[in-house]
Amino acid sequence: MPDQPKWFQTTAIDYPNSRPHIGTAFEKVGADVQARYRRMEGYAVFFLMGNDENTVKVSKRAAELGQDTQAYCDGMARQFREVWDALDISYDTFIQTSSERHKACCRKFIQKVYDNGYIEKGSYEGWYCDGCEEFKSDKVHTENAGNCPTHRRPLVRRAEPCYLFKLSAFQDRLLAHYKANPDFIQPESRRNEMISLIETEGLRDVNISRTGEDWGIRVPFDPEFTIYVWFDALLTYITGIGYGDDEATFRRYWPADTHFIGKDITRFHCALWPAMLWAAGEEAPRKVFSHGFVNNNGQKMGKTLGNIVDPMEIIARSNADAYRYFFLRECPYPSDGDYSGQRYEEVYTTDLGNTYGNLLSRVVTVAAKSLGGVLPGTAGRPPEPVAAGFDPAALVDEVRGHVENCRYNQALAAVMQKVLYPANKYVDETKPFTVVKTDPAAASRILFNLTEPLRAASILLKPFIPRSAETVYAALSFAKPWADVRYADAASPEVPAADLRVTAELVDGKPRPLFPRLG
RNA sequence: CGCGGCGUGGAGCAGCCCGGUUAGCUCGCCAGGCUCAUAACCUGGAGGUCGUAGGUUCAAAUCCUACCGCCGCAACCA
Repeated sequence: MPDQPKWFQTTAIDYPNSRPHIGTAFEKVGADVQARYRRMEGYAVFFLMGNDENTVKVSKRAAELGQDTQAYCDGMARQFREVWDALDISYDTFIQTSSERHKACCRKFIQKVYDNGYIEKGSYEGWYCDGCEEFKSDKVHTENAGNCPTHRRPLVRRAEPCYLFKLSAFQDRLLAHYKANPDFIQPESRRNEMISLIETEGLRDVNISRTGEDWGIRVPFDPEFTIYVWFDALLTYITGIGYGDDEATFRRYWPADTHFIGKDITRFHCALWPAMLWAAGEEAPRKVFSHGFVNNNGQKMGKTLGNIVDPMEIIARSNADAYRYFFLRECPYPSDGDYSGQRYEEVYTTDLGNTYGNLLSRVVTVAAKSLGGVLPGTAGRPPEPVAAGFDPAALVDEVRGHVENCRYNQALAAVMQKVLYPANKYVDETKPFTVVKTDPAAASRILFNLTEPLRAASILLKPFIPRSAETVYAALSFAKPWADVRYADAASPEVPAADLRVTAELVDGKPRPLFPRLG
């Protein structure tokens, strides 16, 4: 496919100073839906994730544990990938910023920015704490009466040489870029925030170097210094697709189609990052999507509160699809959402168990037990709609729009409300289980009509709950291979060449419950 | 005057950008039905001054203004 459109997306790369939690996972799950959707729609997708390791915090954490920093990072990367794999996150590559390749490519980029005149030597002065070994903001200084809040010691004024990236030089260009590209920052509220930030506060040059650190990437033109973590972390997005040593791949995928990030790091991605790229003569990414946060029982999650939830605990209780469904259905991706065990069970039972899974059971069981697993008289004919006035093409357009704009909760709501609820209602109205006793042909038609919402819903749900959707699709002898289905296939019914058959594995004449009740 | 978000029946949300049918959905509650299915499913019902006060309009949950209340960020914690 020479003209196949490409789709390059990334998530933020995580600090491996603690294990992933349901907040970090929220981002990956949302990004994964997009990646899976784009693959379905025929894009050549490249989905990049990774860990952000070149930071003092990581080396400190490793030291605390008495481990070699690199070994610690590798171990954490393994743990992160275990969680992402358990959630069926379909990333194509996972970058560790401590890898030699990343470092080498990173240096090339920085050298280029330096050669282009956007990095210059300067001096950074601020309030320094010897205990924390870091600078504190003026605000911390004034609010704590000149002391370090953690060490209760006076902060000292300290100046040190550094390298500054001339971010201020790009202020006007950034503003013009935001205005010329309304979709560059999503959702819109974040865009307004960034515009107002630049218009009111403006952008200052940023210190992109650190001294006295062993761990990290050396500044190529002055090895006394290491590169400040943000400047190196963002570069993952291009080193991960070949910047620096694989020009062809890089040119194929860059610019990124979407960077998925948390709302807290919007400014790094929307201001610093495009400016860095421009400084090196590259294009800005096409879109930055800032998602919301997940609370735990209405409370903010944090180490200090000790209320962090590990995704693996939830998966162990249910499964990856249920996990994905809950967060995507309950937490509006652009805004904040809330997790609670009770709500999780509620959503699981209602939508997945009672509505989707149970509909399959209702249809397949009757077909298997009373019609021998075949729906006679269905070859060569299209199913009839189960609800009057239902427009499948319009629904597909609606869901597609929601997915492309990351309104996942609304996409899922639409599938439930417009396809699956009406289908269950149709079963009650038409009573195929009664009809089958006197008029098997009529019952066959009713059941056949019901296979269509199952098929359509499964296609639309494929990016969200890939395993379950496949199980449902595979329960009936639909002609089109699962790997080939696209959203457009949900817009019009499939006409079977031969009578539709039940292909699900049956136990006692019934399919195994897709989403058994949580014990 | 730092920035931003939110306030819709008991709980959680959608609708608001592009004003216009009886304000929609899930859960919960009450009553009934059904029995194919995962104690499931369907129907009906109670319950809402759409934060408050003004304004624009033939018409406002929806647009404008002011105010009240809650929350987040800014300050390592995604």
